[in-house]
Amino acid sequence: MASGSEIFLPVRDYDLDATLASGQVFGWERSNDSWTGVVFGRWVELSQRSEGIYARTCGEQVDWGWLKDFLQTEVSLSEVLATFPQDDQHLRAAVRECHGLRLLRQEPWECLASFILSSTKQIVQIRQIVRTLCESYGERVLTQAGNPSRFAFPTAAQIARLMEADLRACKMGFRAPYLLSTARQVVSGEVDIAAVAQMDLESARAELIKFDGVGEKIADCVLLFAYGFPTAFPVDVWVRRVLVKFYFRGRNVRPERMRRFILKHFGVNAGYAQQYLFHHLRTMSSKKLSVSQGEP
DNA sequence: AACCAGGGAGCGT
DNA sequence: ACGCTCCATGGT
Repeated sequence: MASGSEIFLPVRDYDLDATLASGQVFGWERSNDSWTGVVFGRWVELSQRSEGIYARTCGEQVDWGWLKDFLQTEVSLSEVLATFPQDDQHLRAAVRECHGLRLLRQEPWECLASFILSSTKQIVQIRQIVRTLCESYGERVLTQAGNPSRFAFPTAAQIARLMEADLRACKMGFRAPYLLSTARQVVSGEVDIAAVAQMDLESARAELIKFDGVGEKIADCVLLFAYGFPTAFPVDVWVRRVLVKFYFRGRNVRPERMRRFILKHFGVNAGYAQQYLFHHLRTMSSKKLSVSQGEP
């Protein structure tokens, strides 16, 4: 209904499909040649262009900083890739396979809540749970005429006043009490998620792990995808498997040694490297995986 | 430190 | 159809 606004964001090396489907975000829908989602409470439609990204939203937009920040369009991907270890054939193959994969900058609460829901769930199922949660308890946002209705991710306050059974109805199973407890910790101020942005990496990680249902892996996802800590490196079962196989000759490695290796080997943009490895693993067939063995 | 906590996709039979 | 395994894990 509302008058729309549009903008063209010029950016090189940006693969919108790969980025929005890479398991960083779970609330984006692809339709025909565009993606629709909700960023900071605003409905947005994004389309890939050869020289950048075309965006449409509702209402008058004078300042598109919120969208540029979310998409991280000001990041020079070539400068990031230049910091990767040049002698690592596995990482180079992962980058080659998916040039233009980017890291987004999400809102901390949505990211934290989404990854609490991600534990031992496949990405398609996480997407389904998040959609149900938004439709059930999130605010409806203004959309342009002709588009299906969309809902914002529920705020911590909106979730905090629910019952566990309300959340279980969204098919999140044993994660329901974790999400509820975390929402209440945020609302009560027991943990200050705004303050985390000002902390150093180790303090920030320790702060996030205070939440019920948040361990190192989920904390690292939030540190990387929402707070933008460039060396945060989430290690899930797949990434662990490939790290052990490629860099430790299949030997069992203790988590502490693994972390030291990651920092030393992948460098200042280790988080970006992780995203390329993760995407490479997900898109590559099991056949290719078994073939691509060897030393880094 | 093994085991448990939804539920569904994906696979082989 | 049906059973089985696994899943961007953390808590006990």
